[in-house]
Amino acid sequence: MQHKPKNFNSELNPNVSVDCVIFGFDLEQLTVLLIDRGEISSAFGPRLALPGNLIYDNENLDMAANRVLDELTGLNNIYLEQVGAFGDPDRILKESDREWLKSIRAEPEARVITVAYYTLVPMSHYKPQASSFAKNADWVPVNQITELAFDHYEILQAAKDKLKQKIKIQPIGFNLLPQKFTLSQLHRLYESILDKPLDKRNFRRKIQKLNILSSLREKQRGVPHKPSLLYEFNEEKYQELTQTGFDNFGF
Amino acid sequence: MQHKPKNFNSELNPNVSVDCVIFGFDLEQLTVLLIDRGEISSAFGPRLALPGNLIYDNENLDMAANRVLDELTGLNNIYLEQVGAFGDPDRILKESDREWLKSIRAEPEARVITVAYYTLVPMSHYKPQASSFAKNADWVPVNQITELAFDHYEILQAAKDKLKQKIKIQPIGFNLLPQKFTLSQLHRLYESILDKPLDKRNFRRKIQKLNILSSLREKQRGVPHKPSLLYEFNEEKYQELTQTGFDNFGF
DNA sequence: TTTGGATAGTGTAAAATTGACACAAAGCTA
DNA sequence: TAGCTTTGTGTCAATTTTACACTATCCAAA
Repeated sequence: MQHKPKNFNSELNPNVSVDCVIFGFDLEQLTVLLIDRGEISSAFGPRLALPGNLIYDNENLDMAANRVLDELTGLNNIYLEQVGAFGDPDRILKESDREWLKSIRAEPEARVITVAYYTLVPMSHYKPQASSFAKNADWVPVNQITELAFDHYEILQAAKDKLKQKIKIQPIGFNLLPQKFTLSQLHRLYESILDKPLDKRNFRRKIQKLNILSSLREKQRGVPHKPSLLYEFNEEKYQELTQTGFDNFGF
Repeated sequence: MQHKPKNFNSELNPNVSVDCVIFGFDLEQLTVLLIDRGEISSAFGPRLALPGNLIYDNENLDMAANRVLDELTGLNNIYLEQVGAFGDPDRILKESDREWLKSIRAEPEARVITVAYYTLVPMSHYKPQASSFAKNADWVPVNQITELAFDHYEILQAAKDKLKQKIKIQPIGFNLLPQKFTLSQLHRLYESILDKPLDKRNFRRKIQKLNILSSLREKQRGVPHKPSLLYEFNEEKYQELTQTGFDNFGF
């Protein structure tokens, strides 16, 4: 649904935008929430783009990123990390891109620097639904993406790299899973983020040894095979772990 | 020496600046090149600041950072990495800061977002010299710094963290050393970046096993103790190593 | 009710890596 | 030449990593 910016009565800054790489995980592969800019824009360039917007003059960058996320999905309190700033003067060179920008009120002649963020959302928390006034958004598996509008493909790659590095250091993957999950789902998540196969038994041993999971006395239901035990991420145990200076998951 | 911006005839962008954390290593500890803003600015805030400047509308961010570095030190072709964008609306809130900004032509009312970079320079390549028109710059050991102008202290911390993470993954430390260096110097460099002691023998073993150093048939001269063998970083061997997918130095 | 299909869950042994630790060698200076 | 300072070196135990295969459990279809 469409949200009005809250508590901002100041001006849009025509020079700085934020773009969000919104990662999800469909229990099989890593996905990204992309905006379809429609037929008009596709004449000269890719239809799909990262959600983003200009920032207001009195909001900080993290707030702006959260606002973009909220406006698109209604979600807040979401794991969010900055990727970096992207600012080639010709990053919005293409005519089709400029036309589209015009339609959302930026001055197409101005040079725009964008600050990219990535966020991790449990995919079940947001099901895109077509709507006349909402932007047309959809989850797309990351390794099916070969091009995006503007410099967004480059931004996506940078975000993937950041995520890959980060997950070696902090167990942020849980932000992409439902609260209750199986070890196999976690396993597939790590494989798709790290983009390499991990031995099943070694993975399970390593995760279990960290002792940051709570095993529930509950099994999967309705699966056509041996049902898996369900687990929860245990925030308290993780805090204990980090207190000891631990910062390497060794993947 | 003072440089004129090269090949830029376009306008300064009043909304976006770059700041550089220029790291050096005095063979004992990690240092940063800071600008002394002088007595006037110190009335209400710290004198010392990171070198930085507004960007031109037609240069990209990396170019702008290189330009700042070049203008201050005359150096180019230097290892450079983006830290991220910093953009709290109140980051230049202090009156003294705004006065100073006015003097370098920014509109003090405008909201400025800064993109921070860190660079690694061999300290021997740049000796600051006081000069009437050059900015007054000096190397300061990082762990003696307790405050900086604007939000520069926060930026410095972020840069240190980035560097710490990066050096666990890539052997970028060599950019801080003279071409010929001893294993003890490399050892101290890693200790000061990682901010923890490393066992001497274990460190040497680990580095040697990587096989990315060329041992020179040359010893230190003029030291009042047993002279050390000198080594060079071997770029080719490092390339071989990374080709195998290696991305973890395990510190 | 039985069978087949699918995934869950488990252990071990060899190899590699890490961590802890102490002393002789080499050059300079006084 | 005696003393100071830093270099350079090896081993052993503990831990971690890697490679690898079969049984258990559930559902569905016959």
